[in-house]
Amino acid sequence: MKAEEILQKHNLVRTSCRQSIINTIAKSGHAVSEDEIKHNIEATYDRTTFYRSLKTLIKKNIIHKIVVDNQVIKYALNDAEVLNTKHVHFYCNQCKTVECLPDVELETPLLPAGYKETETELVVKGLCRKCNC
Amino acid sequence: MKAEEILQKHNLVRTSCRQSIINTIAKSGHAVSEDEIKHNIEATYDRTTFYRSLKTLIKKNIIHKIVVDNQVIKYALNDAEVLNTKHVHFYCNQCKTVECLPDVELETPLLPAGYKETETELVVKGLCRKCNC
DNA sequence: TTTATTTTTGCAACATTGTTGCATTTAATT
DNA sequence: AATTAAATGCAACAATGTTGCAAAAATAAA
Repeated sequence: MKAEEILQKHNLVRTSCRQSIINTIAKSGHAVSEDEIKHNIEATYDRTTFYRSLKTLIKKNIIHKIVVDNQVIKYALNDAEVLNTKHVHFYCNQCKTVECLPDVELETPLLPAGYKETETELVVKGLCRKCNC
Repeated sequence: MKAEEILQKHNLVRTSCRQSIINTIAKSGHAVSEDEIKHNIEATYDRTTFYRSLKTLIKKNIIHKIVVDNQVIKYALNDAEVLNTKHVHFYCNQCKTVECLPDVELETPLLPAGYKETETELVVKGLCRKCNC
């Protein structure tokens, strides 16, 4: 889905900043840091605008935040198909990238009595295909 | 295991700040924010000392950081028994707490060819026992 | 297309969060 | 108790994130 369509679907004004953020994350195929997004965008936006855009996209459940390696915060796209369902991320301990693994099946573990599950996010850590050679 | 023992095991000087942080997280039984830790500690430490303590504990794999609700960063204890193995967290959408669910069994999904798994962290989101009434 | 309305932008100023160097203090070692 | 090694607190700084408000841009209406 194109960035424009995603924004339209969530009743958001299609600004270039929001579109650039979405496109950058989508293009990379994995979770990206704030700096990676900024460097990938040709235009420069005011810090305020940039943060407000991220916040809006998060609030509308278009992207989400994760902490990688106990240090860096990265942003990943909530793929519409995956959103609100089971979700698998792979974090490579060597090259420090986070990828989505949509083809991987995830079984929800049996929860203790009284708990009700709505979403599941799994992070598997290890070595990615590139680094495991 | 007592805070002192944990520190000793990792060859860290047993300072009161480090012990207080570990004890606060351990006592709560779930992931806690920076503020929750500070409020729970009787003594007040300089911001520098506090951050340096957190950093040290993270570097030594005694605690780790997670992002909750796309906004708050919380710290959780790496229970020695669970460390480096499969790991389940439950995040309650209502009361916003994160609990460890050590009794829950987790099956690692089948990864695509080339990937090698070392650790797995699963976050299940939904309603906890208290809020699901 | 032009006008009116709503939302976003950029700036400035501020608040919060996190870091570094260095002298002093505390903990561990002998 | 004396020596050594590490942690503390302070000050100063750097990075990250927020708010109010006037100007600009995007959408809706005429």
